[in-house]
Amino acid sequence: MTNTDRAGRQSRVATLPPRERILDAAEELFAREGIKAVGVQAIADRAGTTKMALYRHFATKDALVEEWLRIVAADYTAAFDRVADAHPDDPRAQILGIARFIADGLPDISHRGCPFINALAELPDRAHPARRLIEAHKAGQLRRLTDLCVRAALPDPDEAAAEFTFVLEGAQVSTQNGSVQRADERLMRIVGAILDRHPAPAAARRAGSAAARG
Amino acid sequence: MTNTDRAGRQSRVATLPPRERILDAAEELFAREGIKAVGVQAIADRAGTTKMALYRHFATKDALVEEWLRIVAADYTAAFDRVADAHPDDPRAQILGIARFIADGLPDISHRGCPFINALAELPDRAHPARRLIEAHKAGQLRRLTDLCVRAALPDPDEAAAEFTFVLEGAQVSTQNGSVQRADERLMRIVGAILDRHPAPAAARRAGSAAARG
DNA sequence: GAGGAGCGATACCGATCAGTATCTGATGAG
DNA sequence: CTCATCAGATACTGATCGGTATCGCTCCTC
Repeated sequence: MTNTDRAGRQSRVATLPPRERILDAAEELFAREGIKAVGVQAIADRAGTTKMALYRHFATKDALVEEWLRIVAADYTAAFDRVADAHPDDPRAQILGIARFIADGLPDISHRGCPFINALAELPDRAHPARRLIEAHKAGQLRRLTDLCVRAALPDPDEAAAEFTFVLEGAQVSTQNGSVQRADERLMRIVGAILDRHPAPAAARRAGSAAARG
Repeated sequence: MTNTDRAGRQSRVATLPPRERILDAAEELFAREGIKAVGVQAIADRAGTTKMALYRHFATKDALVEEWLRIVAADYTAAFDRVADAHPDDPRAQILGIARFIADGLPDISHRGCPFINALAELPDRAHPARRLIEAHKAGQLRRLTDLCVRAALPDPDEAAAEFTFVLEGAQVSTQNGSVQRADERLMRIVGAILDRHPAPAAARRAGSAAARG
């Protein structure tokens, strides 16, 4: 069987080096079952290796969790960077692009929500490195959104960024618990409506209207 | 030491019957540490009783989890009922009252989020009774919000209810991960802005403007 | 061809988990 | 007074947890 690794290459699982196979297996199992519900033995089994090999690359299970979350966070950041590169001078299109990225992920999420939200539920210790990592990532995302709102000339950028954050997070939660159907379409319409509620000055609007739904 | 049980009575812990003490202890520990992280022995210890007494009242740990979530859901429903009773003929005030209830809970939530969101992260099995309970509760909340949006004469009640749901859930998530400061004030302003964006016809507006921030 | 690092396999450690068995004491109803 | 019921305490089961020790084997390098 073939599958696709994090870099997007097609490859047989068995041909990847053990460390990568372990991270892929951890990604799959942590996301699907939860952190505490998955034992290191199960990760090693799914990676086609052994517990000993796992502990040769990661000092503890916590270290593996942290590395997994670091990769997920980097994936998100990279995706947002790609959106930024696609619309360098159009902050509104970037906001819509970020929303589109989240919306496109919702059907796959189905009943398993955002990995960060789920991980935080299992990491009550505020000093835990993995938790610090998530909090830093979320803070960075909010900063990015706030900056985009400033550049989009929204009258209250902090407020708008908070609203975007709430809506994006809430869409994932509501998809996970199954209460809102077709959350992806709703999310896009809602984000669009929030932007429309704060019309930009004419100068900013000239660039920001067309390239939205890339 | 005294504390307040779920019915709001002041009482010494030791004077409550064991079943109530167990539920109170479970509520506290599950909410603070997570479901999987808390053992039945710890619950029994905190309740001032023993594991055997716990198993006399609950068949399994899962049954205790389910009962705990049932109580939390009932508490939320009761709070929303109280809001409805306070503004029987003012759906907009009810929506703001629900938002106020959530907003007022945010400071207490601090770094531990909504119990339902956290529980879902630890219950990946869609057939799990506790999960069904949460999904039914969330579906009921959305129905209630949709009904309020209809009665508030919002032009697209389904869309507005979805947006309220997203914003309410997102505010809790963002409070948990610490990215948004003063989320309670932001939440109230945002919900107000959503209502203002969809002005009701004059007939509905007459009743719905004053009693908002009860 | 020799040597060393990385790998797979197996067996093990102490701790903790959910759940059970058994015994004793208190309480409350008849 | 008696008896049944519930509560507390202790000890136990079998399974699983994270983490470790030890063994060959393979493969790459010099």
